[in-house]
Amino acid sequence: MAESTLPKTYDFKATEERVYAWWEEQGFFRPSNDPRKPGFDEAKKPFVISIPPPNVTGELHLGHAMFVAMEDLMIRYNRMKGVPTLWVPGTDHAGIATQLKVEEDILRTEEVTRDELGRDDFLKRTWSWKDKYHGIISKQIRRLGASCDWSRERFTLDEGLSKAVREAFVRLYRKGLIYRGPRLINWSPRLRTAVSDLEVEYSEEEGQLYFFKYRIKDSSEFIPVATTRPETILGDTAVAVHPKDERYKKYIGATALVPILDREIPVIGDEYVDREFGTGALKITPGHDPNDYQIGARHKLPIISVLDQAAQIRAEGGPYAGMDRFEARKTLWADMQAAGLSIKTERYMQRVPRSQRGGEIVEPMISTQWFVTIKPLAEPALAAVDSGRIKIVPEHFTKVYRNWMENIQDWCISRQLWWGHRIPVWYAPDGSMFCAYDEEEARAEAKRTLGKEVELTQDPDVLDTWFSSGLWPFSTLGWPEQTEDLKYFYPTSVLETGYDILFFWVARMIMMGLEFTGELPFHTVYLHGLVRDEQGRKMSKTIGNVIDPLEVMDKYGTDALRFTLLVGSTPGQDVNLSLEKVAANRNFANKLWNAGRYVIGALAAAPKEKTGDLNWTLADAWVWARVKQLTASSNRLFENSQYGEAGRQIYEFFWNDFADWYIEIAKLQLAEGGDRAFKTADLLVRVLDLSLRLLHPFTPFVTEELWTRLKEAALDHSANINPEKNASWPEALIIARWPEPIAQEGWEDFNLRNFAILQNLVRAIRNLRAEKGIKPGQRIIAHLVSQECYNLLEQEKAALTALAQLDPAQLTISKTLKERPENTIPLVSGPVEVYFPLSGLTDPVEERARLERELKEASAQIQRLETLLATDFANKAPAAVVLKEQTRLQGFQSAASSLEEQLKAIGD
RNA sequence: GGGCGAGUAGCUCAGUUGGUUAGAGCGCUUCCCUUACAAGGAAGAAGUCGUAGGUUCGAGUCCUAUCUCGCCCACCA
Repeated sequence: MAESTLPKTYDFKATEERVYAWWEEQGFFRPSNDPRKPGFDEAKKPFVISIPPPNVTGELHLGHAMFVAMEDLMIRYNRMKGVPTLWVPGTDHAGIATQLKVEEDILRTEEVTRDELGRDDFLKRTWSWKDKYHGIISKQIRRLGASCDWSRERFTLDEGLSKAVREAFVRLYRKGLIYRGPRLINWSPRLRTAVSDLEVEYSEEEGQLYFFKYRIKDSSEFIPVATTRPETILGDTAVAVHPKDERYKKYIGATALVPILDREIPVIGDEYVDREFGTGALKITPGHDPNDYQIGARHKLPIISVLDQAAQIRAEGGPYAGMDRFEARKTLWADMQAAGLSIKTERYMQRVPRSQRGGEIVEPMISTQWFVTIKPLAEPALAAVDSGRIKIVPEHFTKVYRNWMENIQDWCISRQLWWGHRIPVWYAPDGSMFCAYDEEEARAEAKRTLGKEVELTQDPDVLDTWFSSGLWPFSTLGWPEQTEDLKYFYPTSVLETGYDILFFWVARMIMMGLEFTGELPFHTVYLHGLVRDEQGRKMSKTIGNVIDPLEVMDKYGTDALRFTLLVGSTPGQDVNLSLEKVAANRNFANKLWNAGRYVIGALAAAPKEKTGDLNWTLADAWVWARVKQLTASSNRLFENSQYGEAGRQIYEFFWNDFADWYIEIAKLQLAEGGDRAFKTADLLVRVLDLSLRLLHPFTPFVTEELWTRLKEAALDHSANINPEKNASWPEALIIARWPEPIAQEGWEDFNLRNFAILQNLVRAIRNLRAEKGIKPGQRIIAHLVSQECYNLLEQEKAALTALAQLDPAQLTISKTLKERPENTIPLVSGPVEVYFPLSGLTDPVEERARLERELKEASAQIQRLETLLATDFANKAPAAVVLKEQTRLQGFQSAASSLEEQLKAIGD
């Protein structure tokens, strides 16, 4: 064997950067069929993914690693199949998140607020922040091996996408699907902006339930009422009771007095009130509670806003004006206690609405905002999934999607932020508004409508980030322009992302895609699970269990991280990432490396040409049958989006079959020299090559590196390495390039079965050696007896002696046992009996026990199988399944009878 | 309140048209630095697949009920 110059340990650090640069340099990430290039063929159907654009707020986390691994796998798989493939990269401006970060940053470093800085300056700072973090994140995405076409990279606030956003807004507006008006919305006092329902998260927190008296005017009577937010009492405009409530119905129509303020409000009857809960009477604050808002609307109650944008009490709150909401709560309650209006407080678990971004408690407030009328968009989007035109993987998310779509509410799209797409609406001094693509157009329209030139001011608000995200699959391809890219690459193929943004993003893309392009933006939605820590907890800075993917890659390599994420998960199911698993997969990469190293060395040492044609050995045929089986099942699994299972099977084949068995036998075959060595080297190369191809979508770096080296090694050799530049997927390759040299029907099964017999025999002998404490290097004498497998054993003598460490000089193989040798240890492995003349090691008592144990096991199996075969199983199960069981039964029967004989022979 | 998912070896998890004796990694026991790999090799121990029924020749896999945990949606003051 030639000395290999490659290091014993795979150096992923040295490989990754170089290989990625090489890919980019070669243009591997560009679509093979590109409308921008000569020779474009529009008939070829492409495979397209739009990246879920990472926010420009921060750095890489495992969620990014997950989607890059998944999408890169899909992209590479399709690219290898020869499909023109495009993966569009890009980043998201992430309105609230980014603005918050920048605000914090300037406050910390320059001690100025955004208001002090002013809108223009603030935006300047934000753009430079964006430039910095965009650079970081896109470098990190590359580090993960993402094979996206960087020449087509987009940003949600770039010129083209901003144009798309304006176009979308104007179209919806003109269609009457966008309206503006005062509504009860979720208000984030710290960010001082509206947020959508989806951006509110509820947390279980212990609070107090305050019981107090609602006095009836001109009476000493009162209605007891409970609330969790006493400060909202200041905005009450009614007290509601159930119309059939015997306790309170007499008060309906009466006038109640708001505590402390003594404002007069009506007592009303409404079925919404739950008689069982609290006191059975409800205070109504239409200005600060969604349910009260609806009740208020039913009863035409006035709406009082008691909180301002910073959640401080407004003038309507009388003596409490100017107080913070929580301060007002305390003060008001104390005053009520003093006035004898309080009854009691109880500890109470409630769900507190908090802002997804800022984390502070959001307040329902009346505010003038922009909304999208969503029903007309949601209906076709729901139908698309229901009819199966869009397939969601895993399927059960279809129900989740439907559930949400059926109950969808109008979407509040305006945000009182600076960082984002400004709403394309201008106001005239008289208040009339003009929605247009730009100011010029708005001015013209204003002139037409108002009959004169007027000064216009643009709406100060920006759009919800998700509004632009909803356009992503087509805006990134040039929409609203009918670009070549849009025509060819749209609709995209698969949308891959985490299930946590199914509503935020996926649903909106489907709605907007249908609305604006008339087509579904993709045909498949693949939802991956969330990456959690080892114990299944969400990663969070406060728990301190955040795993940094960069550190993981530094320590174990990108391939190991990717393989762990891909193989450790199943669609839609959260994956608990443990570093131990990553380490195990780093070991796998190293295993690949060393197997590759061995094969390359073997190739170098083997003859360069063959002199004639040789038959395949059992091991050759077996490994080839296995690799074919593996290719077929990988194909099937890839087509069904079961990538994890495919990865597992490839891993097992490579390690347990190829490395542990075939390479070991190949060593013997190579040692024979001549054509046998030529052929073995050839097959080693082929199987390694195919394995690398199957693994490439999972672990692109190590496979690319090995493949390159393998090609180099094969240059002066007539072995069959594919000389094409790009690695293609094995499915077609096996058939086209490497036709099978074995012509007989059923050769795969035949060889798989025979090899299994050989493996079992070797294992049984090794087991016996271990039990008897025979030294690993010590060759032992064995007599093999088998009627059925005589030829097989004879033929595989060499492999057998080497693998089981038998003494070749004293090995005998016979069809029948003429005379049982003295002082032997017998062993039965399926159809083969083995006798070891190891008199020094025989202990008749021990032997008897062992044989009896084996016989007992065999008898149990015979019993089980006989029973099974006596049932309807024999008639109803498929013939192949029945045959299998019958064969097994025969095996156990022959084993049992020879065990019995041996027991007899051993005597007492 | 509605919906969804999970419960398989000590731990973390695979297991998709129902079909051998249910698998992997880590951990554990014994042996081995054998010329691809000690990030390795060989042998081994370890599970009544949450529980109870049902369908079927056959159920971890399908159906029903039930328990436990988790998530999402709706938000009863």
